[in-house]
Amino acid sequence: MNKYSILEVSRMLNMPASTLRYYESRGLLPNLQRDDSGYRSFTDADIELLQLISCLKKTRMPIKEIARYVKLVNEGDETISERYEMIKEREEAVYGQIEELQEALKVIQTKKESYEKDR
Amino acid sequence: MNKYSILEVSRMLNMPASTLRYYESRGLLPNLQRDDSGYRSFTDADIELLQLISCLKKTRMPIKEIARYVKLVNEGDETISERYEMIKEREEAVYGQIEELQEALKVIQTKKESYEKDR
DNA sequence: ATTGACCTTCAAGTAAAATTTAATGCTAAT
DNA sequence: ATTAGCATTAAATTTTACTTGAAGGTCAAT
Repeated sequence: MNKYSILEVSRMLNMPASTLRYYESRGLLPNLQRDDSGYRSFTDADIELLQLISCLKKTRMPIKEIARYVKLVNEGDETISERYEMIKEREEAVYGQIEELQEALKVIQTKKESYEKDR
Repeated sequence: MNKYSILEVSRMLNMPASTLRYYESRGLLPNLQRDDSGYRSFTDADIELLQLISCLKKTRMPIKEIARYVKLVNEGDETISERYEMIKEREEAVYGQIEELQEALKVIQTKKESYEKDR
């Protein structure tokens, strides 16, 4: 299993090391291991989790809610249905955001066309 | 021309009066008139502008940039091409946001399906 | 003339969320 | 031994957008 230092991960994912520490402190990386010196040692699974976190963040999911989801994953199979509900909620939230943006887009495009008309 | 007090507009658009004052202070309502007592007197054109502002805010356009656009509108026809550029930029920005959300949506839906598969 | 609702300005305070920084000190590598 | 990297923790910062409070003017009605 590959191991990465915090600086390596920082560079790989283009996130400040301080952010990675912060994420761990918020419970976003519950399985992050330390080496003999107490240094954080990221695995590929941690990297993947960070990528999922990035994705969820793009949907404006709050850190706290991401932490809740990650915690449930860590608790095992009993939490599957709750996690499934969360995912469905997130899907709905994203649909909502897309729709709102599409509404706004219409208005903007109408404006744009009005500029194009009188030329 | 219809005239509205700040409280009437506040109720019509469901925005706190303090927000309307704040918007004016940021240059979002450059033509807002006052009555003989110094009270703000909103016209239908002001209302329409506020609706456009709401729309632009939904696209996460910063107040400062909205103010810049409104200022240009107020400066007249010489600024048309610059405004047109701004509108096109905003359209692009919205497309970008929608695409980012759709990317995230794919990931979420894949996760959702993985929950649905093993049931 | 008094009351109450509504209005004004301006400075200061708040909110929320997510980092970032600073201080202090251990660890690794050359 | 020096330098670069890592640790923890609390505190400070950032961002953007308001919101609130104080002090006081206006209006319509009583």
